[in-house]
Amino acid sequence: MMDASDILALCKRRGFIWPAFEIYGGVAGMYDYGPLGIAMKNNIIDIWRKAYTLGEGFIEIDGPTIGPEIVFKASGHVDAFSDSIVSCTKCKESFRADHLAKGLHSNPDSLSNEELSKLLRENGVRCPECGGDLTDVEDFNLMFKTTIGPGAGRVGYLRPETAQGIFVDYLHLYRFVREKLPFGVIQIGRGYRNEISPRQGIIRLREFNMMEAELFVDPENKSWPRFDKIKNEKMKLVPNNGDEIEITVGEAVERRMIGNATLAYFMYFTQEFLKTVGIDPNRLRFRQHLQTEMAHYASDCWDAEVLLSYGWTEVVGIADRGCWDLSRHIEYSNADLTAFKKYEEPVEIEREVIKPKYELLGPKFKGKSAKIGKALEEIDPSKIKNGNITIDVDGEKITVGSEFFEIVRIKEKVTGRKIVPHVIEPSHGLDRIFYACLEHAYTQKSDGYVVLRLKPAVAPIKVGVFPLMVKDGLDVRAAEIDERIRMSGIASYYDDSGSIGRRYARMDEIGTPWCITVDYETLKDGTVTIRDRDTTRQVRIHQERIIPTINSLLCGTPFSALEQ
RNA sequence: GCGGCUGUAGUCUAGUGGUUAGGACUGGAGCUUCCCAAGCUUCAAACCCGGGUUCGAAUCCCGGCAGCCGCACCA
Repeated sequence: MMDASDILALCKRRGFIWPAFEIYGGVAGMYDYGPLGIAMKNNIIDIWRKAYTLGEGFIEIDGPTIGPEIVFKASGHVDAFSDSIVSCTKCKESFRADHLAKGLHSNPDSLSNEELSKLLRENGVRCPECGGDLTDVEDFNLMFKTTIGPGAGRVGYLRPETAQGIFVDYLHLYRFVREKLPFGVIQIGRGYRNEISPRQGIIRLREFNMMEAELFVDPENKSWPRFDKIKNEKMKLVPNNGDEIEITVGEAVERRMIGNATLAYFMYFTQEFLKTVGIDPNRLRFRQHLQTEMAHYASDCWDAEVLLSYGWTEVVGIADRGCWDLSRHIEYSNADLTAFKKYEEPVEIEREVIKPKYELLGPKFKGKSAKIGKALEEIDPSKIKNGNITIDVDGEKITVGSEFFEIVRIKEKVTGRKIVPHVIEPSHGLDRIFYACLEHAYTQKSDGYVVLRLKPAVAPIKVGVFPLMVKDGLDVRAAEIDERIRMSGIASYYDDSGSIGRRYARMDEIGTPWCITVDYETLKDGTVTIRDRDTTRQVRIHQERIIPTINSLLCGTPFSALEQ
């Protein structure tokens, strides 16, 4: 049977992916996309982008891959991505320092490395494996750190996900969509994680490609307009409290297996996308994260997993991030990252407010009077004690007597309120999807003959063009046809080397769905043969029909339709 | 990061201290060939990197890098 090394060997030999920096020995977790790989990756991106932007009305942005430290403090990555580690001086095992400190301190996470080291030492904590001495506590952060600007500069990090670039642009985005929920934003790009031990080809990379979508929804109404259209479709689910079941999208929401309709809708949407690019539906499922497994920001999370030779592998994570990200960025930036939710009817309310008498405050408090007045306006009248009120101005407590203000009743029309939208995030590991497409397309006959049954839409080359013989002008004719196909926008490849069978084999191995051969009949009547990769059947068509025929096949017309 | 195993053309492999480092497949050029990895001629192409031992290292030793497996970690 096929295993991952067959696929990786094919990828390397035929130019899908290559280990990066190979002449210098390579770097673990880093790969180059070769000519075929990049073409195929771009095809996958195209399909995904169109599904989200044209299909669901999402908007797309593209932000920097490096961000200042504050962004990742706010996002929680500086803390949550960083583990305090100790290792044993004897057996070299590594342990999470905060785990070892459990029970010794009410909140070990809050301690510095020095404090943790001291705590462990004073309590005589030794290696749980062999009882050896432990090293001092060290930080291990999975983010790549850098400096922005010259000299000491500003601390920056390479982004571990593209999502934060969307959250920090929320103000622009909310205005762009004309201040309506729900709305969705996508970003496609690189992310960086300094993995401890990258393995398994391109499954775990240190620099990787992501396609992320962030949906901003009303926390009180997490529905999606087109949910009803798909609620009777099925998905394979592995909930965190039970066994795998196949269930309709609607029922999964009704039974509260999936937290809300938007999450469920995009799980289904993801399933359909993965099928479109060639993932085998029988090797696809959604697995719910365990509570302990959830990221620091997530409240519910389902992974789309595909079965690879490595086992079940996450390719898409669909998380309900709640209000975590926007709330944190509000806290750290003081920006107003909210949505205004209008009431059905404006509400009129009456309330009492303090109205400062500025004409008296001025002479008494001089320069401070403006600030005192402002503070009085903001305070609730119930705080008045014995006619006096005490306020805090620049850290100074000032007591103001009742002669300096009056209490007035005002009527206010409130048309709505500000809410922090919740975020639902389908986050795609592009490299993993790319690899899964290859593995699920890979077939090998008993004699070792390899056919990559890639979906035509993702295949890097759509048509091979060959002359049957390299003489009598067949080659010239074939080269002309090849050029015309390419000029029409379809990737084709001219090949006149070796026997015709060898040329078909070359195309089969890289997943080219169709081959066109110019033979002696072409010279007589202008027809060529077109061959189907998966069936090896051939049909004669007139050369003038080549481009419309290929286009129609690319749109999904079955090859057998040409045989009538 | 720890432990085990491994590293020879693009790929698979022969080579146990002295070889022009051998073969097969692939690839290029040409011949042949009227549709599925055919044949012939010919060409190109390798000892992972760095130290050490030795008169001499692909071969023995050490370190690094990379791969595989296991452990640990995993948003």
